[in-house]
Amino acid sequence: MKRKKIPDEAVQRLPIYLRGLLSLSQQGHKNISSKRLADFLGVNHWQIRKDLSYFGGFGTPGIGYNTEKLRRQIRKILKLSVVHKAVLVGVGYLGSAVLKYPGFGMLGFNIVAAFDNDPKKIGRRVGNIMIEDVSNLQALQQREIEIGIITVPCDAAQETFNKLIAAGIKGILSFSPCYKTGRQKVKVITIDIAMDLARLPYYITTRRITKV
Amino acid sequence: MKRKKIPDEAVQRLPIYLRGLLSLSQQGHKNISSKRLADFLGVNHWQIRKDLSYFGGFGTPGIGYNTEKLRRQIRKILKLSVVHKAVLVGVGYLGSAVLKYPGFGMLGFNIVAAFDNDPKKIGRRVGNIMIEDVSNLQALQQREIEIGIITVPCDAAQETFNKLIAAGIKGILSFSPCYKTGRQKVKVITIDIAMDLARLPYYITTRRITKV
DNA sequence: TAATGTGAAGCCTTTCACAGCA
DNA sequence: TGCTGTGAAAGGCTTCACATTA
Repeated sequence: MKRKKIPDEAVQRLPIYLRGLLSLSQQGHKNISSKRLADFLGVNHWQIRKDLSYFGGFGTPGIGYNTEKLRRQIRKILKLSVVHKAVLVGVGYLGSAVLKYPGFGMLGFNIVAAFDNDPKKIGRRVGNIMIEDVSNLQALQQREIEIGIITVPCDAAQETFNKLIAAGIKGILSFSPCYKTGRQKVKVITIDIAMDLARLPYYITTRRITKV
Repeated sequence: MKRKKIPDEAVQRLPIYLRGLLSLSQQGHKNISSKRLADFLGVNHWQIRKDLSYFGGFGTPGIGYNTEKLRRQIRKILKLSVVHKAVLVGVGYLGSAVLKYPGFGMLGFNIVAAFDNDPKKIGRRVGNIMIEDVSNLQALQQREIEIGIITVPCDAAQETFNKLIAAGIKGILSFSPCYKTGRQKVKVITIDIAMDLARLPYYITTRRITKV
């Protein structure tokens, strides 16, 4: 109920604030005002205050916010205070890059398993993780993994999606847009690199070409 | 002027429609209605019509849209009808994955150069591309490259950004959020994988924990 | 004084309903 | 009849101004 009134956009901005707070904290700022954080991140100060106000008042009038305390508060709101176990499916170039992506750990994520359907890859290690056979994905249920990361090609996305749901995954970060979710009670966040790149030329003003 | 009235959100959805049109076209549909495309993509049919109406009427009442024609129209709107040359900076795991990412070509993108600051990588080849020294980035100006892709670590992002601007790049796709744009006339689209993952737990309802 | 938190205004996007056309 | 295109209504987010508090 209460959550329905909180804009998704506000939730989306919280991780950004978290990043700014970390930097400013490392620079030795014990307290910071919304103005200072806003300037640092290149956003508006009233936006920060408004976003935070959806979750409660964390600041002190006249002083600002305690850097460390606010970081803890935001991490708690985003449920990042506990470690989240994740599984990755599709150990191609992108999947490998994600497995090695630094910074997940700091946010409280721990990729504990990786799957692929290529017999040549199964059994190999990437970092600490051994690549398992994707047909054993069902067995995941016992391992209490909440988050799935999909880095398979488009034509395998729907099947992977269905399998992850069946395995009891609660949230999915997908790099493939090629699936339909149905009425599953699963939160899916999609990163579509090609689509993001595809809208870039629209904003580019070309002076050379005057007529097409 | 005219463009100011068109919501960014609508532009953002055009590539999605493009993808749907391609699939349906390959399935042999010569004409499709907004309803059919909407159902295929899992969006609303009036949203599609509204979005397209910002750019003009492309359909025929009673029949729908000519699949191939609409694809061409959208590609033209997004300026994807011409080939765009791109440069990638930062050939780490993620950078390599992006270099090998399939599907850019189909959208009219051609990554023609890659840069890194690691002497061990400079001179090596990834696919058709030889990795060049990032200190030669300035020389890019002669090559008429419009688009830059940033896949460097956070602490090198600002410098890379500045160099790309200096080299005359018009649009940037960045995988690092760690830079400030200033008042440059450059369109920047940021993909922050860690931040997207960071907001996933917020939406996950955990039944196990009843009290924190 | 300095900065937070918030009700309300303003603005933009989404949704709707239907006129108009093939 | 069936579907498009669009003006208008509805809804939601952003911005603002200021009361409030340390």
